[in-house]
Amino acid sequence: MSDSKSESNTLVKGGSIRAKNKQRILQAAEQEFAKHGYKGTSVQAIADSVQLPKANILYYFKSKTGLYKALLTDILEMWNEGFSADGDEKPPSDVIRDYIIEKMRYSRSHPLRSKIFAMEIIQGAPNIRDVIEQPMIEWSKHKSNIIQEWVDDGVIGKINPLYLLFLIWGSTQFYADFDREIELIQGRPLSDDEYSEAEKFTVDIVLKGLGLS
Amino acid sequence: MSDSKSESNTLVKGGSIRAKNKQRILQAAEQEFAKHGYKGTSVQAIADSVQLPKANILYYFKSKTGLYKALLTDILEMWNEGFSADGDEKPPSDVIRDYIIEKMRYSRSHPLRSKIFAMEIIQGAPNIRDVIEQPMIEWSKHKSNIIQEWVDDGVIGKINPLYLLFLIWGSTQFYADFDREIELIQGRPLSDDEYSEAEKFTVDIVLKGLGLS
DNA sequence: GTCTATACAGAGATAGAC
DNA sequence: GTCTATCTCTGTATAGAC
Repeated sequence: MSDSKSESNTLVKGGSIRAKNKQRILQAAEQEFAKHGYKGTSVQAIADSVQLPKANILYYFKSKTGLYKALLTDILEMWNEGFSADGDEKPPSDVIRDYIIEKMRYSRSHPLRSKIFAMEIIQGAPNIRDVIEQPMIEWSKHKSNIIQEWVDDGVIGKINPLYLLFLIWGSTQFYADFDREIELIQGRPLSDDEYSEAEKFTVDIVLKGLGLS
Repeated sequence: MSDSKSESNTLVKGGSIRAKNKQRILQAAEQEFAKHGYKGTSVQAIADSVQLPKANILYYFKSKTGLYKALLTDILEMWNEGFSADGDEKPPSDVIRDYIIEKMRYSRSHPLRSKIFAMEIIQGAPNIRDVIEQPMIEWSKHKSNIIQEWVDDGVIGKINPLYLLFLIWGSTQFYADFDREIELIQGRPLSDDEYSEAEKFTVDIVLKGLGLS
């Protein structure tokens, strides 16, 4: 309408067209960035996908980098949310099982986000080092401390907690990041049942490998 | 001995400036493509790196895509070379151990190649699907057949060979592709000793997880 | 065979009409 | 607040001088 002036940068809520558009843009950006990488994605392609003018997107997010950072911040938040449940009272085997399953489910439900994150890390996190550096360090320290306690208590053998984390991360993220390779090899994507089997297999190997089952 | 070279995708005219330049270009391309992805890498950047005119590179390799494909073909050949030794006589535990160690060593010595390959797969292999499709299918079929025999013979439990391969691939490639993440978390890269520990850890978990040790 | 100069397409970003 | 038109830069690729 003709409100000549409005609160420009206060928090945006439900009804506004702006908020809805931003959500749609982020969703389209997720697809494009995952398919073509940061540099390989053009703002125009995202604009076409959501059928909005290119300038509109740049107006909302200031720049292509701004959009990309916003997306990666979203991804990182969901990431940390998802895996923040710490083994309070649960026995180690349950904590590890739940963690692996959680990561596998995330790979299943959000492969694009995993891919974007993976490519960013592979390239040395040139765009978002400042955003992810601290959270990632703290969070991995936290997790490895928990594992270290198990080692100190003699519940599991003398291992370096980091290598266990790396094994879990690598083997679970594989299902998201390399799903195309799996599809290529199998001739088709994994079914839900097969995916459950893969979950179970990964849990079994790790637990048995640690002497926990 | 002398200059008999095992160059793959070009006919070699011994000792020519052209051949040497092509090698230098491929090496520089490896660095650039790993750092910025396919689209994010400019021919100019590669030219600057090897201190040759941009047109020279395009003359040698026809196009940017031509250079990229040449590089990926090289990578794929080394990949298959490296892991083609099939232990028909060796016991399963040795085969698996050797395989994991081989993959870990490859991640250690050729992280850039692993990264380029990873990014290409993550994006759905848009550039080289025709090059990698058949070899990858055949080779993984071959490997999983070997594992399936162990299952049939009762040497290891009833598992889907593919999931074992995925676990090994994911957990070993992690050390190459995400070395920056490891460096971030640790504050420094893994030392040779730490890397050996990681190798040993991964082998132990997998073998014990399979009931082979 | 090698490199300089340039053509041409497409990128991100912005000014200004609506 | 939104979008059309445009500016400028950088990319790939090539034509033609050496």
